[in-house]
Amino acid sequence: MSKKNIMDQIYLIGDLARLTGFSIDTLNYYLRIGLIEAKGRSMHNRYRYFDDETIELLNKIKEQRAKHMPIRYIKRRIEDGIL
Amino acid sequence: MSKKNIMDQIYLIGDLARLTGFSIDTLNYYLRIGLIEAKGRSMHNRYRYFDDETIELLNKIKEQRAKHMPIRYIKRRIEDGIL
DNA sequence: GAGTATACTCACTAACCATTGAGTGATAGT
DNA sequence: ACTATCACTCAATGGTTAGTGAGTATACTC
Repeated sequence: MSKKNIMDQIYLIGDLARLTGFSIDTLNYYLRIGLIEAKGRSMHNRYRYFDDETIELLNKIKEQRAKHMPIRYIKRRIEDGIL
Repeated sequence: MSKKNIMDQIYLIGDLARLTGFSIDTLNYYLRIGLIEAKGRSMHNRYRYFDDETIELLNKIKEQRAKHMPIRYIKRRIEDGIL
């Protein structure tokens, strides 16, 4: 079928927090409101998986938030594929 | 760089246990002796990631063990790329 | 038959994750 | 001023993972 590329990174929520500077609480909040979403989940314990795309998105979100852009607008842009 | 294929599955140790029938204790033992190894790890908490290749390998190990093949031979075959 | 090796299995600690609900300070609207 | 909304932040519960050391039943060796 498909082959996983050895370079692909996988992250759990704690990794996202470390790599983006957002707190785990904030990330859980973003997940709750649907600003970001997991790329996958463990069937066993429902732990969420993220990848580098999520990191990139969060960095963009960080920029927008630094400019005081409201989350609903950011979310809209993400949904429209603009961001 | 690289693109993660959407079909690729990621597993934590509990998923391996569920999918292969090995207990988590046994899997930890196999990890301890180097019979299997993680494909990656969370930098944040050192959680191990596995993939479908690990599942396949474990199924082969299961077959061999059912035939009472000693682990050291199985390990040898894996290292030699025979299994 | 005593000792060793094999292949787990158990127990424990510490850190982590999911989920939920409630709290909070700042800002905006009326 | 009062209320509501926004964007978090805190707290609590319950289950998961890593790492390690010790225990155990069975098989093998001498």
